[in-house]
Amino acid sequence: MPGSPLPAYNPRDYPPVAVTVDMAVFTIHDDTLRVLLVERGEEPFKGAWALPGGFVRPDEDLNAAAARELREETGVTEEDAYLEQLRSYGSPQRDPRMRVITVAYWAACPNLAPPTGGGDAARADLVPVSKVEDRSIDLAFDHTEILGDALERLRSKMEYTAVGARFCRPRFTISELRRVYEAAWNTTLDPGNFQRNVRRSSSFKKARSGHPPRGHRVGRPASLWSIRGKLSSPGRPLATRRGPRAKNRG
Amino acid sequence: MPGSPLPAYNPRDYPPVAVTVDMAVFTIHDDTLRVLLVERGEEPFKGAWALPGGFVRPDEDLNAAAARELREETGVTEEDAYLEQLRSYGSPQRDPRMRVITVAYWAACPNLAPPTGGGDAARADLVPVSKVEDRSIDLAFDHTEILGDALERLRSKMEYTAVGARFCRPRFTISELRRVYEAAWNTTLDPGNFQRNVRRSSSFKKARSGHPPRGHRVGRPASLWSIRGKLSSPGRPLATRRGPRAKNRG
DNA sequence: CACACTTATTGTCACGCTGTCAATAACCTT
DNA sequence: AAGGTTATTGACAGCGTGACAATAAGTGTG
Repeated sequence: MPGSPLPAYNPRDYPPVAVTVDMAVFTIHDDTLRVLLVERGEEPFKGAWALPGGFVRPDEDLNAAAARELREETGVTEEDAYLEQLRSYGSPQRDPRMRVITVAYWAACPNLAPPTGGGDAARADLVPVSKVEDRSIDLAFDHTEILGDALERLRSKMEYTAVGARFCRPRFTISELRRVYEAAWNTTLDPGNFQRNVRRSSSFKKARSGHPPRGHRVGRPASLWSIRGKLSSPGRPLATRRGPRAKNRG
Repeated sequence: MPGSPLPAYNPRDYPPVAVTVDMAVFTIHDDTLRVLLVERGEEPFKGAWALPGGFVRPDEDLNAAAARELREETGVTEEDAYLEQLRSYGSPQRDPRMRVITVAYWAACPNLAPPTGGGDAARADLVPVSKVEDRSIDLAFDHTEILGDALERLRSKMEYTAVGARFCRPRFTISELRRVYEAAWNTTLDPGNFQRNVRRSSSFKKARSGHPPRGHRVGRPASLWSIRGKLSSPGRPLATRRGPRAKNRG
């Protein structure tokens, strides 16, 4: 029973609130799950790593703001990557300057190239998520928490959707996809079982041209696959998440 | 590569933005999944049903705002209900008056009493979600979409967590829990299999006093159960979501 | 009190899915 | 052509699940 009527929609009645979008952009590089981080150039947290982000523009949809950020930071368009809202963070103290509520997004990008920060003021890099998870790196603001949540969501979503394939190019081999899972879950999966599950899944289809990638070097050449339709659930998980990376073979 | 430096954190540089919290408060009443709706008393959408919600206060955490709303609307404290952030909605046009970004939450409440709107200006009611799902009722703003997302999350989360039990009182029978699932998923579940799954799950424990509820009337009295710990995953789903309500018995 | 009826619990059983591990296939290097 | 490596396909045992039957424990009735 709300005792008082709703306040009038006059923004001046409320302290300034800024709304931003922060992004956890993931990619697989060197068989390692990495996240794009930028180095802060000013206080607070000057010099610390942070998730890329920015203000939501006046007439911009939240998703559009996230897509724009993704494009600005990586050059990757919304078409090429998987983009999803994570959740919002609004602790009153999360930014010491003023009240900032951020809508967090995460993205899965195919083999992103390391930024090799030219000479820009803002340095950026693809950092292995393990560096943040093991606390080797502390992120600015509450970004460590955000990244943790994003990781949990990514890993969880890989269990019951085909989102893992979004880390691969449009055509990929089953082994490439398996290595994505192994990197993201930091584990080892049985090639045979994984193959069986991908085959059975309705989310993937064998590409016409069974041509192998390119100079793949060694071993029997694999056939190429692609995602069927959008991002439907594979019905059954491609693999079940296990404990940390298993032992070596032998 | 962001070409321009970040704008200064001066809120006056940006058009007014309001941040609100909207809630989808679910409960089971008459073996039916219902959501708490309020009737709007003013334009826009005057007279239409809407999700309860309100402004986030200056120094209030998002979760705190949601918990406060829940308490104000239902009298239910955060202790007695399950409360979770859903996601944020910020289409520039979602509120005709000004830019309003809302952080949506959803809650699972034990047998909430129908508001029986006394004589208050603001009418409230527990409406079967089916009324909204089948478009018998159109909600104000983008609340139909929000409710749809909340429903999807609730139903999905019931598959792999014990959140369904939050619709029951602290002590509940397995049948009561099963009826929660049946109402939420609009389906029929096999009592034997459901019983087996609850027993095997580590998320539940049999209550000391095997005393049956109260005048339960007919049939063999059931033993009481409660949630073990917080909301851990039951390991395996208590049941798998099927198509719509199955046929009657016989 | 025995009987009929209803809900709770416990068992049975066949089948599909999963993990383990072995066998074959197809290329590359030497 | 042999040996090494990765891709694919098979073979099997064990487990979990869904379908259903059987038993337990109250309530209400002649």
